[in-house]
Amino acid sequence: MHPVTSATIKDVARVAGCGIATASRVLNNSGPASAEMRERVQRAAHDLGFSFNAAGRALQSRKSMTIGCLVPSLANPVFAEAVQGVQSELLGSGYQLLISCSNYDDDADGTAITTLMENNVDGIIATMVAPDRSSALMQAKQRDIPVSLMFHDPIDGLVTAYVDNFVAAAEVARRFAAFGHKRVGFLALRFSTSDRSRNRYAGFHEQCRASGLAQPTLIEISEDEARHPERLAAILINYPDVTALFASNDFLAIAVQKATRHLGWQVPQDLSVVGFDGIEIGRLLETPLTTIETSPEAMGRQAARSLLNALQGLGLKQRPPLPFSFREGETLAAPNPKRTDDDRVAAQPSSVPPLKI
Amino acid sequence: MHPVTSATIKDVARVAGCGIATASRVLNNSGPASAEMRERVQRAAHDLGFSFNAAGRALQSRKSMTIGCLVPSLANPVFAEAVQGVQSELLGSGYQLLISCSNYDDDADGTAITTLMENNVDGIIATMVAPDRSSALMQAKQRDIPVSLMFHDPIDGLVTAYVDNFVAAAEVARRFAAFGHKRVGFLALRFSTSDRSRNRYAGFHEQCRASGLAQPTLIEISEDEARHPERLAAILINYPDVTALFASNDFLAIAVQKATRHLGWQVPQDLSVVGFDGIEIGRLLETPLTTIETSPEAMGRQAARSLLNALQGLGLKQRPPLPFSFREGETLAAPNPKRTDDDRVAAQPSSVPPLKI
DNA sequence: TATGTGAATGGAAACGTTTCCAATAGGGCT
DNA sequence: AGCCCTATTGGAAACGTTTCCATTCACATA
Repeated sequence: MHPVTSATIKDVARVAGCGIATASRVLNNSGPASAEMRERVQRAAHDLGFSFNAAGRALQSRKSMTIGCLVPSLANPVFAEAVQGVQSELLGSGYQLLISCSNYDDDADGTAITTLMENNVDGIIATMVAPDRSSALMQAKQRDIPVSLMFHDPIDGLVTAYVDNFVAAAEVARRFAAFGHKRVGFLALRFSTSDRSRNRYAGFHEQCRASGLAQPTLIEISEDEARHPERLAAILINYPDVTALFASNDFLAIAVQKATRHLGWQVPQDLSVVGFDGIEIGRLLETPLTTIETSPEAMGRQAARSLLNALQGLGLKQRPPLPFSFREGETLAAPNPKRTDDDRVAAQPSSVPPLKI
Repeated sequence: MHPVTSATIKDVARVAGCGIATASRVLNNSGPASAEMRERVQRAAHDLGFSFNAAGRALQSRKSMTIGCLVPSLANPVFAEAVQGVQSELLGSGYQLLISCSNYDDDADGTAITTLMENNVDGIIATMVAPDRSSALMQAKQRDIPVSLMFHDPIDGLVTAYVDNFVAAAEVARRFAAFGHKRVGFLALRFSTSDRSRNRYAGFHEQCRASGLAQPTLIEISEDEARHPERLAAILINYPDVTALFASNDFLAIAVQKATRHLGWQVPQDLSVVGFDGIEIGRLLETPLTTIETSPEAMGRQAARSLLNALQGLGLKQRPPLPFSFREGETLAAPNPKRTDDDRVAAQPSSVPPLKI
């Protein structure tokens, strides 16, 4: 029925017996046309199975109707969900989504942004290692390509959809303090390449201070260590006096739970663990994960919405941070005085007197 | 430094003092040019910060250097990982990835494919509700746009990257039989819209027969039921004689574990559970999930590779199914004779005599 | 010297669209 | 009848490329 090679607007004009300009006007509803002409053009377009050629359009109108999206990785469900959010917000807007992944690599970030720009994307949504010092991103701004970030805390001149990592992390410290923990730790992956992780630590650190806790121990591990519970266990055993651990994401928190089993520790009796993100699976664990619950999907949606507004000429506006909530699981409890005593005394002299409860 | 609006090849030619054709030849390495001319053009291009305009290229060459990818959802990590695989395989090939999600909707599948074609994608990678009867996909084939599927078992005329769901599921039945299970069940989500799920059931069913098990009970649940353990528990309680459950994916299997806790059952003592997919988190559970381990990432890679080959004119060839492995977790064990006896006798008369072990 | 060869080069068409602008026609006015 | 105004309409340029083809030129050959 339909031809192998699709019809062009020229074909439509020919069949409708009119000029190309007229056909274009009718098909785009972008100018005057008599009712009869409308009818003829519509009919011809339908009969020919006409559809616009995006390349021709893009070339002429200097709009590709395409939005570029750069995330570190789709293997991380947090980012995958965010992209899903972007995608669903874009649905019906006429914009298509061009995807790129950096694998947490700073250089890859730059080339990806450049590639997106070469593809004439009309806007960019990104989560990067260091958006603040990305020259490629600067160039995008210079060319008036609107940019909307996800997950990043606000950075000068860049709009972002985010949760307030500092405040959220502070909440965790507050909870730790409320349960009577004295020595707590922060477990991080990719600390150097994630401003989120750093901001969480900052908020956590600050509130520990404010709540009278000892300065939290920063434990940074490699991806490999995160994946092998026995290796993670070998690390955790070096911090026997830490009674509560704040993991910079839920995966890490779950890995910690696994690792503690190698050590014969119980969560939360011997070690409290709190995660960040609020991934669904955390609820289904035998010991449901206590965590900061966020909605990556909502971040994606907000970033997309901001961008769409900007593309409609409404300006690019920073919105307030998205809400988070403290999800009460079962991995946070008061410290076990016994273990704390024994281990701490055995392991090292401490400035904090042993708890007597 | 760089101009707000980027330089065109015309500018390069002007600065280099040559014709557009020559500049194009040099920049593309697509024709003769003297060493001196090469130098001049390269230099001009560099000085101007020139980069090709994808739209102009696409229009002229009728190649968009873009590949369309359609998956049901990125919120499902299995698909997200597959897309990640596609993405990484495409990296460096010069092709960009245009993404679309259908949310498991048949109609959305069709319009998504059509939209991708309107965007002149050079190839399509897809996982759909029903690729075999998608007229949009037919059209793509007619227009000689290569199509490569993911996850689907082979369908006439369509190349796919997959694991043999039938064989893999049969392996589960074999294991169930080896442990002495007699009455087993298959738990499915979206059975009607997933050929994968159906093929798994078919293989499971067939091997149950071959191994002398009773015909497996098919339990189909809604997404909502999957998400609420208590609701899932209410369903499971209706099948007291089932001692082993094969869940059509890992999430479901984990949800079942959660649900059994509501019922006071122990996994695997009171109920064995086996999943499908082999998601990472399954290993980290307190009771590690027994499952069929697959690599969605590898599927994505293979699908992308096949497509790239086709785009290089090497033809689109069906490759053998990707390997899977049976991951021994701790959620599969011999049935508990006590519970089995009591429940079965109490619940209903059975053609299978009570076990005496 | 005339001729043929090959390499290097540039002009111009074409890809499919939008849009500026001019042309046409119909209708109401003086 | 002559004229202006408005609503339709179509021609053609432009967007940035690639590529066909013709031109030019240097050089070797007869």
